[in-house]
Amino acid sequence: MNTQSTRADDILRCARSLIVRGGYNSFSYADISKVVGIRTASIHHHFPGKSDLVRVLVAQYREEALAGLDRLEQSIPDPLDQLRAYLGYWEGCFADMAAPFCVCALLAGEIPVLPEEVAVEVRAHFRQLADWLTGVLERGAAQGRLRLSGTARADAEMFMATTHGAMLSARAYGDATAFGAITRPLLERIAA
Amino acid sequence: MNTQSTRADDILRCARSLIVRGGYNSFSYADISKVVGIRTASIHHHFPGKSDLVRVLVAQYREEALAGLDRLEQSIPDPLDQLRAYLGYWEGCFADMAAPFCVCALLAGEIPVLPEEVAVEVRAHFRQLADWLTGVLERGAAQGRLRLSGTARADAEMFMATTHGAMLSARAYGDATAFGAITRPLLERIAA
DNA sequence: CCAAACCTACCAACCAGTAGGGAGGCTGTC
DNA sequence: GACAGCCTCCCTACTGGTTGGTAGGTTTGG
Repeated sequence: MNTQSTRADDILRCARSLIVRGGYNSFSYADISKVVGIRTASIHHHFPGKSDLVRVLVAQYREEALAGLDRLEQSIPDPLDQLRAYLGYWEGCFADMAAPFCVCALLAGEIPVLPEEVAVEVRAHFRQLADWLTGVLERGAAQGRLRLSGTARADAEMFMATTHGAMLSARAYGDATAFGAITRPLLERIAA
Repeated sequence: MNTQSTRADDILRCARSLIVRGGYNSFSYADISKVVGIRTASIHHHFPGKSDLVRVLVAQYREEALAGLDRLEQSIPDPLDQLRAYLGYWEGCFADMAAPFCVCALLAGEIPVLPEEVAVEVRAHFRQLADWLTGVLERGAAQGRLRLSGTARADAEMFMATTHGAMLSARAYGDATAFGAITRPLLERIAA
């Protein structure tokens, strides 16, 4: 583990909080410069180009997400509770106003104008999350804890889509509680 | 009906096709200029500022959507078929590669960086669509054609969220058929 | 003649990115 | 232990291109 070079991490953290507000084209090196306290030219030293910065940012986000899901899976035995915890995590993000949006869900909408290398990472996140959800649903169904309406894969894709759509609705309504209001029935419906 | 001034309409149509690709900050007056064949300065004559242009664009989109939903409601008697037709419309958009995304769904993600006047229109679209869906679900439930799992409003919000999320997934996967694959089970589940 | 529509010619601000240099730390060699 | 060389990090200064927007004049059609 390298705990050094907080600078690159500062830049990444700052860029993430900026990108979460409005996507790839909504922030500039100057914005990062102001917050982190570094010149724009120095950012290029850490990340040659903007596409590199965002690619690393998304890759790191993906790693964190995977680690979080794994941790969640190991600390919570019941599949239904796992889904509950997953949605609860996001509900907490909206409540805190911390980072009330999935980086990849936001970037997915902008894919046609995204650098290919970034789009690849976004795509990978969608697959990764859908895979995880599919696994949870399969196990839940096998244990008789969850009642699927189609294949585990199909239900997982729908679960993910509803979650992402609920984020959009929460933003559109300007109501942080909307996310929970939309996703909670999702759990009730799927519970056996 | 004013059929005059195709120029302002040209600009709006062009801006819409551009905004659908990557949102508010992904296009410029120069982009419109190249396509429409007009100087950037002339665009300001029709729309004083970019926020005006996009506000009118979204307002017009909203009108068209409302008209489309009304037309759909009058030509198709069965509520389930109405939902099917609504999803079918978007499935067609993805297949044609015409405008494979809801303008407002895309802009909703960017709300924190959107001019307030635009955000208001986006919010209004979400309410409008949710209202329409709520009406359809209510009627479907009353006729015994649809089986709701919560209130009509709650189911409508979830239906809308899933639809928007399916658009994101289709983009992320780079697979136009994904939208249909995700939303089709939505209908089967709700059918009585 | 008037007004809408469109033009050329600007503008200041901003964009990502480059060139080149200086400060400080680490390492190898005598 | 001293010194040279190098590497990382960050700086100032600058570039060419783009951004949304303005001023003011010209064309065009009723």
